[in-house]
Amino acid sequence: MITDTKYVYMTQVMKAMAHPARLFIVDLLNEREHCVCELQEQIGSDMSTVSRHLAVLRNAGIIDSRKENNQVFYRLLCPCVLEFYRCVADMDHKRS
Amino acid sequence: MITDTKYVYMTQVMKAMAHPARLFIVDLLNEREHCVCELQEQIGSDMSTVSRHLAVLRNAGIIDSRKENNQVFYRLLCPCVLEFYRCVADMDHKRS
DNA sequence: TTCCTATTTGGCTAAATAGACAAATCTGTC
DNA sequence: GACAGATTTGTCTATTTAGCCAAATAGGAA
Repeated sequence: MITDTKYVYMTQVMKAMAHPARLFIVDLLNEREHCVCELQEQIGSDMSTVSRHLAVLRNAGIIDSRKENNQVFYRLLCPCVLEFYRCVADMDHKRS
Repeated sequence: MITDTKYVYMTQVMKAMAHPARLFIVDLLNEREHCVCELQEQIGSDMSTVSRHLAVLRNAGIIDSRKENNQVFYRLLCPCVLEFYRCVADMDHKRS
């Protein structure tokens, strides 16, 4: 059924990834961990907006953070989400 | 960059999957093709709502449809999206 | 043609999401 | 303790999404 825990959490993860900036963040964090200011520079939107994107990804359990001095570093918890990128890239190629 | 075609299409696919009813539909279509009325019976919401969910998935290139008499049958185009289910299930297990 | 069943679409309202600015918080430095 | 840099959170507005009802469309049967 739709209310299965399975679908509830899955939906949260999908929603968390369903934004170009957040997909970009996941890509960047796959290389190595980054602080918020580095991500903000790459993305180009307001720092507060980037922080909110990071909170969405963290709440979904996709990334985690640690503090070092006055900076916060984020890292990717589950690189497996990137497998989905390949699947979608294939889908894109097949489209007319 | 965020505006890359890669991220634009990926976002569309993620958004399309980011709903429990639509994840359920993808699961059902992975077994075999189904007509709208069968899906509506499983999901339990209004027929028009189910039809809209199907349109979202089709626009994203995830499913396709064919007509047979006065029924419309939907099928899953890319079973690879289901690989993501496993990844998320693992993530769920690791959560505290 | 008329009727019936299956599906889609128009139109509306409620809810969720995105993004910006300002204010608050946190940490190390002076 | 006051100050500066990095990050988060409060608040507001605009946009998007979900879901329902009713109406429209498409095929087949009478």
